[in-house]
Amino acid sequence: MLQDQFKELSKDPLLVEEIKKRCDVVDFKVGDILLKEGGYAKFIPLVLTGLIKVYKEGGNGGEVLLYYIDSGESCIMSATYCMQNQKSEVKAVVEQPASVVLVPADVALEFRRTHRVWNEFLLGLFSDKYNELLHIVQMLTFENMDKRLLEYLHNEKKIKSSNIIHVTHQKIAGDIGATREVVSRLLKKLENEGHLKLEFKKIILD
Amino acid sequence: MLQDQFKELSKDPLLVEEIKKRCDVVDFKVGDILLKEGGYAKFIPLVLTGLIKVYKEGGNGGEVLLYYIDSGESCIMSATYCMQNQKSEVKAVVEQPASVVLVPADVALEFRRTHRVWNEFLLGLFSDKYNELLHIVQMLTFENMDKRLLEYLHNEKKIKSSNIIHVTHQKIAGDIGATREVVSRLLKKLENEGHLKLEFKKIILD
DNA sequence: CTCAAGTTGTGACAATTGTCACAAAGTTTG
DNA sequence: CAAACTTTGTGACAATTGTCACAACTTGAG
Repeated sequence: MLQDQFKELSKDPLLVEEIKKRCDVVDFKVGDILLKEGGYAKFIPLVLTGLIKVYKEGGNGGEVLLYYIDSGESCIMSATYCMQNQKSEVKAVVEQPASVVLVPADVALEFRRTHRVWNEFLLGLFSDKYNELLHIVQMLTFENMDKRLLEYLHNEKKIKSSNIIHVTHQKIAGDIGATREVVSRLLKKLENEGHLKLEFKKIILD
Repeated sequence: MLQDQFKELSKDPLLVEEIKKRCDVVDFKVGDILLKEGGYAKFIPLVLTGLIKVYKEGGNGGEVLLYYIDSGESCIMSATYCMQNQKSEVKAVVEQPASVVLVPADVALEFRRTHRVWNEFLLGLFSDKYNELLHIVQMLTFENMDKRLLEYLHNEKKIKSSNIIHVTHQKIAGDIGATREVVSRLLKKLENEGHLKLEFKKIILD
């Protein structure tokens, strides 16, 4: 299982063995919070199945989606927070029932000394997630809500592998950092323009 | 010089020796471009003195400041781009005359195998810059221009170690991703509120 | 000193997004 | 089915930011 999902790590079979021996696999259900803002990360999660969403919270109660953690991925913020013993700046929420390998902080630190592949893995992860964040900055700075919304929907379509997205306007608003009314209005506009079809708690893309 | 600015690296004196032996030190002048969007990074820059600014460009010609590279720091994007041989997504411009150690891509890769401290250095760098980017996302999503502007000015004050900032409104607008008129107006407002004093090409903070 | 170039100030107006208020439509529970 | 609840649609208006136009001001070169 682990070696199927994490090809980078499986370059070092001994590392995979170590992980299997020393780390627990835990199942989470929708809505579970792996990491909350201000909390301390005690482990690095390696997601075997399911889907996690990572958010940054704003002062007043809003939040923005930063990135997804799909199967075969991990949470880079957990990684730094737990290895540097810093407070978390982000929130990680289970979006689809997930099975996760929890690598404890001290074990993760030890692996950095003992397994080069582990370092490669972390650096690669950082690089990917950094680029994703960069893209978000670009969208926030230069693009309007309608474009952000459309991109969000296409991301959801891709990550859920379905052109029917089950979600409320309120949830979307929370994910892209807008208000519900604006989302409703823009969705209506996009529907009129033929980009999608709206149903109750459901959005159908082409 | 190198060992004074880069404490993390100097934990491994052999690494410092290697760097000195195998990497050039190059001087850059204001306005020089170390890395441009779409280009390939051929080295990782270690900034000894001076100041670099890193930008993300927008489609239409605008840009946003992502972070500074102060002395003792390095450009994490160069690091990933050059080690993964990817095209650059960012632009790095010299803001103050800089003296920089250029670590060629292949040497940087080799160090990852041979010097654990090098990996620690890269991961630490990533972690720092990731958090800075996270903060930018937060500002872009939840804060208005006036707050962004004020924060920008305080960052400039800090990084330039002077409460007098020599800059045009146009330049500020480019850095925070706004238009010149908005910046002028908000600066006027901030002046009226007593947060700063405006002079020609100059802003004086408390 | 004078002029050209660059910089700043500002009014008027457009576009985008947020806020409030409330109606209409769909769903769930009893 | 009826009531309670959630979700969606929408109008009116405010706040923020962008755009255009142009005047006024510094400054530096010659």
